[in-house]
Amino acid sequence: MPLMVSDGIDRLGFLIHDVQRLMRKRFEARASGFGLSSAQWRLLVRVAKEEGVAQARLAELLEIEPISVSRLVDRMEEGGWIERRSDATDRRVRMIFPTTKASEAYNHVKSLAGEVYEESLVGVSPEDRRVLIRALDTIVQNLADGEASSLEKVRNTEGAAA
Amino acid sequence: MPLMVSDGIDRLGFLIHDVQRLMRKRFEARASGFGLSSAQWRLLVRVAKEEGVAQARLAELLEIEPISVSRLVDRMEEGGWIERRSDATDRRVRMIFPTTKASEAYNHVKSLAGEVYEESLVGVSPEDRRVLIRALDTIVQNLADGEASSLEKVRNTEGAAA
DNA sequence: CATATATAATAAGCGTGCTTACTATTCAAC
DNA sequence: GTTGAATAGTAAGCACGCTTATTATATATG
Repeated sequence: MPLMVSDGIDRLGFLIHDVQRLMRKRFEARASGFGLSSAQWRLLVRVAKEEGVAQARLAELLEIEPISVSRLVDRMEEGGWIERRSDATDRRVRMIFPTTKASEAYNHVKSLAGEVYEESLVGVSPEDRRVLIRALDTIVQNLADGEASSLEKVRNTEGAAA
Repeated sequence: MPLMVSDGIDRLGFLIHDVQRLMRKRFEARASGFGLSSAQWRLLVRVAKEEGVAQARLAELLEIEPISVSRLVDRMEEGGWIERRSDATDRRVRMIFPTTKASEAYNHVKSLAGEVYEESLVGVSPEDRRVLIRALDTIVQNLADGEASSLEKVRNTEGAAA
């Protein structure tokens, strides 16, 4: 295998973009009965794990801007998924709680997401799935937190199987 | 089969979402000097390969809706990246051409994209990179089944996309 | 020719992200 | 205690995707 002209790496951005778009589309089609978008689902998962979390903390966890949380929470409150409560000790804070409706839907929607993942991975071996997840985790690590100019990471991880 | 309680597949959607977001963000930071967004770059790659392509065809190739192309082209025309020309034989059609500015920037921006991919993949072995690309290709195939619309062939036969 | 359907592009308005700028509140320093 | 910086949340406005509807133009059928 001499040339190596086309290893596909040059398509990585387009591929990731396509996968994300298609996966989101399929999830939303599947979950349309619930009226939850994928962004709302991500937020709900967080809130379910950490009831009463503040919006600012949600923004950190979801790695989106506080204003994006604000408007997302607006729509989810309107849709009856979550509710804002004031924090007695800090009047700046809005604590976010899932509603009964959200708690009831949670496991169902979670299994819908699982179905989408399984459908996505048809024909991908268990071993390749592990490699895929590990590679995606690595990419997130590499890209997280802006700078960190990958050069040091090259030196640090070269030769290591990580 | 051993337990496999936590293979990470249940995080696939979140991972893909994060990777796409981080990769787009880094590309746009890198290409900010050019004033090209990643969506505009995707369109420009297409137009560079197929000068004079009609908007409707671009929508097919990019797998977005014609109205999305319309507004994207609006902004890119305004930014001096592309120009619309009328088709003499079909007055409904607007043919899209890259400007000189776009042609000059093309290779430069392409290498920026390549840099982002390399930075993303630091610590991922060549073998794992191949598995990653193959898995992502498979996922696209699996999820594209719903619509198909003959686009896979185009996608598969296109060369480097950057 | 006349009419019906299909196609190319656009318009209007929404969801979800962003940046920038603002208010309200808390906390730290004097 | 009063001032000043930091923090929580929101407002306004933009980019890029969507759905639905509209306008031109082409084409197929009577």
